Amino acid sequence: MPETFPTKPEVARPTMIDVARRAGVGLGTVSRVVNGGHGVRDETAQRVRAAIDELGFQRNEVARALRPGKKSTSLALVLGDLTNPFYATIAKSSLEVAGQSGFAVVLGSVDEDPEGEKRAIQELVSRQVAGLMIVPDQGDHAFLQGAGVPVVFVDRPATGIDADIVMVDNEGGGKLATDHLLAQGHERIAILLAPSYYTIGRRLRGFRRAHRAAGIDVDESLVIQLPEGNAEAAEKATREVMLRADPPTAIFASTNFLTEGVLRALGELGQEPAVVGFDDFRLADMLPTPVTVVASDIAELGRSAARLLLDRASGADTRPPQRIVLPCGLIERGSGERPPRSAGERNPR
Amino acid sequence: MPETFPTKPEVARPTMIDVARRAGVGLGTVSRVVNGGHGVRDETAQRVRAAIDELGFQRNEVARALRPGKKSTSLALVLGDLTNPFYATIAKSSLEVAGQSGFAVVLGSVDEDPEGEKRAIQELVSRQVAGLMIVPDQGDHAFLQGAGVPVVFVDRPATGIDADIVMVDNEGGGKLATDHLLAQGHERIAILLAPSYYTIGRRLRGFRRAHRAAGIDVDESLVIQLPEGNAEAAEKATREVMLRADPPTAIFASTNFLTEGVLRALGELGQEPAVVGFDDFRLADMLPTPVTVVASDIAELGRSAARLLLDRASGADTRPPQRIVLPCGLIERGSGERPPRSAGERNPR
DNA sequence: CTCCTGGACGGTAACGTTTCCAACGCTTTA
DNA sequence: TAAAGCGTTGGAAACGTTACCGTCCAGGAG
Repeated sequence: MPETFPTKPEVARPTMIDVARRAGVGLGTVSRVVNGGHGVRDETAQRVRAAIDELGFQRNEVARALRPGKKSTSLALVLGDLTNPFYATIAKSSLEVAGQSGFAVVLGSVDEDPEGEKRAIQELVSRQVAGLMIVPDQGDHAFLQGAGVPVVFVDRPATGIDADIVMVDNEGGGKLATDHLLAQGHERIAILLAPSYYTIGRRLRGFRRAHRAAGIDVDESLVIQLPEGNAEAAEKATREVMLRADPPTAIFASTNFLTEGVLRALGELGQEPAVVGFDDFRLADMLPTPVTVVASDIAELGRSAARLLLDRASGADTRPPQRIVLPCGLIERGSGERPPRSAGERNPR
Repeated sequence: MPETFPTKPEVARPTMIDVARRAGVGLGTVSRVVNGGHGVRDETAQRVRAAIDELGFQRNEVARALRPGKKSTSLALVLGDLTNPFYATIAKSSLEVAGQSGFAVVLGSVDEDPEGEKRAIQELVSRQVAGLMIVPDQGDHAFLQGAGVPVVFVDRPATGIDADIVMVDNEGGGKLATDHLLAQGHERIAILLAPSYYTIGRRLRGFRRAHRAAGIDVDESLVIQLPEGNAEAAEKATREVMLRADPPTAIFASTNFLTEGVLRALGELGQEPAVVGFDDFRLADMLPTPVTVVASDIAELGRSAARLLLDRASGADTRPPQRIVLPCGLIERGSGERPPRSAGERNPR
């Protein structure tokens, strides 16, 4: 016989029935006590509470959620790579808000492809979560329309469904960054774009709008669409664009990872165009040239989403779908305040 | 009457009973088809599957988990600040492994105090999760002993309970870092310690062991216990120790956040002692002086934990509690390879 | 004194699934 | 030909909770 893990006596967890028996009351009474205890005499409630303590009873949330109408006290959160501080911040802050209301947060397994996302969402729905917070990938989300579960989209809207959405002012942020560079006298500004997310398109729109407002034409060869959204792709693209005959004097990186790639390339090249990134990141102020960024309150993004969803789930909020847009601000640290250099004075050493 | 959100017709989700009726079979048959479909004639199974598709039936996981013995297909993960890349990496990687087995991961609300952690864990247990992954705070975890749920501790052991644990070789890592500095000729090495977590104690042990092996006494005034584990505390402590009459020639920062604080202080002071950090972090290679760190495979930490827990939960693994220790490696980037300077040649400019 | 009201409480159905058992039809074996 | 075996199927119990309904008793009104 193989040596087995000495599993504890496997104590069956006590149920309400056990508590009722112990306290010498009926099942309904225990239930009433557990849920606030209205309509129970004080003395009886005492006895019940004593029995609960003695037995170490804990309500079985699964059984509770089975009752019709009763939703579970869990919210679902579907997002991309948790390793990205952006997503991690959303997770943390929404978790905090949910936790304060006694809700747990279920993380769906997050694949990259839209099909995987759909599968993950449906698994979450089958777990009877009270609501869904989704940072949607591309792909249609119409299948959520009749799911009977409130949904809040975070950071970007989804197609095929009209639901609450909490996001940042991407276009405003894009304009803010570009305005800032234009104000320094830059006229050749490159923008690096991660693959076509909604947010990126909006940031580009702000970029164009700023140019238009300043009466400067956008050089379309400086609008650079990357094949991937990671630092490596940005590094490669930056190297290429800076080695052109007519390099830009400033670069606007449309995501935090892209900013990282841009800086890495510039460090190797020894060139110093102005740089502004979208979204702040840790250590941005400690790099050789501290990085100027357009930033928003990402934590508030998560908090708002969770709050809204909780209100929807409880039925307290029956307004038509809301659209919450958080503002962006500029954090000047140095890299975005460099003046343009003419081609002649490139390569300082 | 207030304007109300046009809630969809609130379509009741179809149940197995609906499917059975539609397919003209019994309830049990539908259940059998849904779970692999053994012991059902092919033709019957076809009919059932057709009905499932037509109705868009999805199994109710809550009802499923209610049956005795059946655990839910969710794992719980309890950890600290998701904003810390260390925790975020654990979350991501364990989520991946769990997802591959069709398990969701429930994140407990994570307070800082031990009492909050206990409450969070019990809430998770009441949700009938199949297993718990816990990065334990201080405080006794004996209350988990008889909970009847498998538990895997991550990164550090808990007191009061003998359970599986997956961690990194903290003592080895501490020794590795210190050996490296000693090998450069440093004899006055400061170590910054975050509040007394188990891991930190082990790293200190490695620090001392390295000194002993080298025949060098540890200057106890350079063993600096910080009141908090954040970058600010480390920054302050670094400033103080570097302004002493006899500053260290090297600093070992025992966590990623502390490393950040150390670098921030050094940048302001304009001093350049050697620095080695524990745990790698993003952009460590892009700082003015790239940072040498002792690192381990944090993602593997999460993966191992999830794998182990899934095996325990399925009953496939009945070995006595396991102790998995992952190795640490040194990543040389520059900051840890600076030679010691005598006090006289301090302050280069 | 009787009737009625209302608060406190007990019992039971129901939620949607899994699992067990019985029943049925068919084939194989004695 | 009857019995036994097997694969397939239907039906019902059970999981732990909540919600509803009825009962009981005390106290006030008529």
